[in-house]
Amino acid sequence: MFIMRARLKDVAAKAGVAPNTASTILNRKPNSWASEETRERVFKVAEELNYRPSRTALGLRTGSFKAIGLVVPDLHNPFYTAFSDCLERALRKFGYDLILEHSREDMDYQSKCLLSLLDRQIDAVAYFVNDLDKHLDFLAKAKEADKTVVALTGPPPKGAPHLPFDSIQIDFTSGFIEAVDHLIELGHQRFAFLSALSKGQSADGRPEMFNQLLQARGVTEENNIYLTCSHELEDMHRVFKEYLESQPPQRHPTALIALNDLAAIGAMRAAADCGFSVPGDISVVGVDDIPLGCFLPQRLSTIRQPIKDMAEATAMMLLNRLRSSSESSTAVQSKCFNTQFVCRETTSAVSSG
Amino acid sequence: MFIMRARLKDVAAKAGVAPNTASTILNRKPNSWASEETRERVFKVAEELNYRPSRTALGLRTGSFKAIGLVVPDLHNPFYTAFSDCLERALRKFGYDLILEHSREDMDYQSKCLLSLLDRQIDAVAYFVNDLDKHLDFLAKAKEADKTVVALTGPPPKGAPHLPFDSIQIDFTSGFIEAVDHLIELGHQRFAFLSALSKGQSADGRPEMFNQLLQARGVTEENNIYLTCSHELEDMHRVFKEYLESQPPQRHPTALIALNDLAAIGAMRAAADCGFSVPGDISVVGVDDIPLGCFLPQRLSTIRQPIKDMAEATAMMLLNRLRSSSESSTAVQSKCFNTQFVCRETTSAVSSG
DNA sequence: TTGTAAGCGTTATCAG
DNA sequence: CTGATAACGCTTACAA
Repeated sequence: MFIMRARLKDVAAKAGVAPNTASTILNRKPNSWASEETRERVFKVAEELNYRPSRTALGLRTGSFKAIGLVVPDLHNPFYTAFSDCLERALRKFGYDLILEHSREDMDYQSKCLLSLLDRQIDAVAYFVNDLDKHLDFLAKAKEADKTVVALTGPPPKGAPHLPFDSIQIDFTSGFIEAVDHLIELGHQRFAFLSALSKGQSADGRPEMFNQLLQARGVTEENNIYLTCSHELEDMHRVFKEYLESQPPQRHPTALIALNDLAAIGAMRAAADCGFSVPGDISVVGVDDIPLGCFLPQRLSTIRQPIKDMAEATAMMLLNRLRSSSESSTAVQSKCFNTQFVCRETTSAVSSG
Repeated sequence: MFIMRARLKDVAAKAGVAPNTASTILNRKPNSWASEETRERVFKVAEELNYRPSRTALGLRTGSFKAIGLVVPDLHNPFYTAFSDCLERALRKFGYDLILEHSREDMDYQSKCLLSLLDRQIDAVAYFVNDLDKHLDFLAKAKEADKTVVALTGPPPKGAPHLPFDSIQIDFTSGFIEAVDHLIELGHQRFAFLSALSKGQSADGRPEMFNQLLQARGVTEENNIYLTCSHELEDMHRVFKEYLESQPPQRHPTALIALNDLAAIGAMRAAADCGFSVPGDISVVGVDDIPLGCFLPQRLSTIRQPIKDMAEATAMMLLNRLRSSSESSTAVQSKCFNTQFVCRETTSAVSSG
């Protein structure tokens, strides 16, 4: 014998009113001029029956499901969990749930995730875009479906058209410049970059950007190594280790910039495996500034993303759009954040020699 | 002008059939004897219109939302994200989505999470129970609401009644015994335990259990230190550091068992801050075996939980129940997993002295 | 073979 | 002040 979830109908019946009456009362509608006695009765019955409205039915009826989806590229990366956590906190304050989809750093799978979210009829989507070209198309679909979309992405390349949707942008240039300047000052002349790419993701303009940055500071192209790996810690470790093992000492970088903190961790272990000390032999800089970074044996020097600010800005942008949905101030919004180099314990002067 | 999501009605209209006809055709119902021509037309139109059924409406109608909720105690702990990831993979194969709620290691908030999940009308819930007494009540509510529930928990204490719901149990005793035996063999005589507790969680019988374990091996109570902290990395670090700083050398443990790998990481940093080397001065053992453990400068010795197996067993138990929902073989199911000590690089013989 | 009508749990509109 | 009735998008008897 199942005790079913109490429905509005049940509450109404037990309280001796019609369902709609119960509805108006429970929702504290101003035009509910029900007698004080009736109100009380309805509330009491609702309480007794443990009544909770069905979000599903509610959503179907009102068109809003009070839910916002986030497509998380990598649930195993603390950066994303930190972001999700902040976003969820911010949204919950306004009565919205956050629904996560984990796309596992697979570009193809990401579109599945988006569809899945849309099928569940959420109100809006926040989306980490790591490959503009590939993502534009299906993000457009979300808009067609009349969903609010906020993209989390780098700023559009100079000269490129503006993004067709709202976005929270994060500009890494300042952070990279600070980090590189810092390393150069410490005497480093051989650099490596370790970039984790999603399945199906193209390297974009990154190698060129790093090259430009370094050449402007007198580092020749042959002293600028660009390595790519997947988002598996294991792969990050393997790629850097194999590089170190495969190259003669003069090709070993003295400074490594890993494109996320997790990659920095994997690379540091690789360095250790090859008998190098950090930062003695190799200085390492990560990107993200995940909390974990400060609890490693060497506190990780990194390029910080303002995670909390970004998440809160995302929430606000989303919420504002939802609020003024129909008036639809069609102007595309964007807000840009900067990154910042944080010097800790994994960077030091290049050993004299 | 909004391009709305295409509804079944739209497809039917454009294909010149009634909605139900379209429904039967699209769902490939055997009793659809529609003409081949009609079928084709309907499929083509659905394609053109990018038709996707609304899970919400579907759920309301059929009673199944093809979604399963998981209440995650700590999204920042890689153990839980690894578990979630495995669970999601397993469920997705059967067409179920996994919906995460993050309870932030707050016992009170956990019940909110459960309600939130129930409001969204998922089909079933998987739930990490870390404090039996407190969780029993509101898990019972889920059952009242006719939801399938699987609890992830330790085995019930001897003599305690069986759990009133299905459960995946994880028994830490074997792992702890192996770890302690190993440490004793290495000559350790002063132990510390670092236990992360949720807000509102009681320590349960853990200190007693450790005491018993150690006393049976000739370690006196005064050489068995039990420390508690929150689930914040920062707090894990702080608690162990403050302990080390506050005690005279003879009270310093030579072996630490942290009750999860993250706590081990925080504690190792604390040890380093106080000038101790790991494992030279202090051997450290974690619990969980998160992937990250193998990429630290010292590969973390740990008590492994079979994460993937547990997640898959959870999925299967859930799915079986859903399948045979109404016949309801009322017998409570449970499956128990064991833990295992994995010796890596953070444990070594106690330094002679 | 196809169409009509009812219902899942809500809320909104409009009479009583 | 309260109560039918319709609608949200879908499936499923059942009738044509």
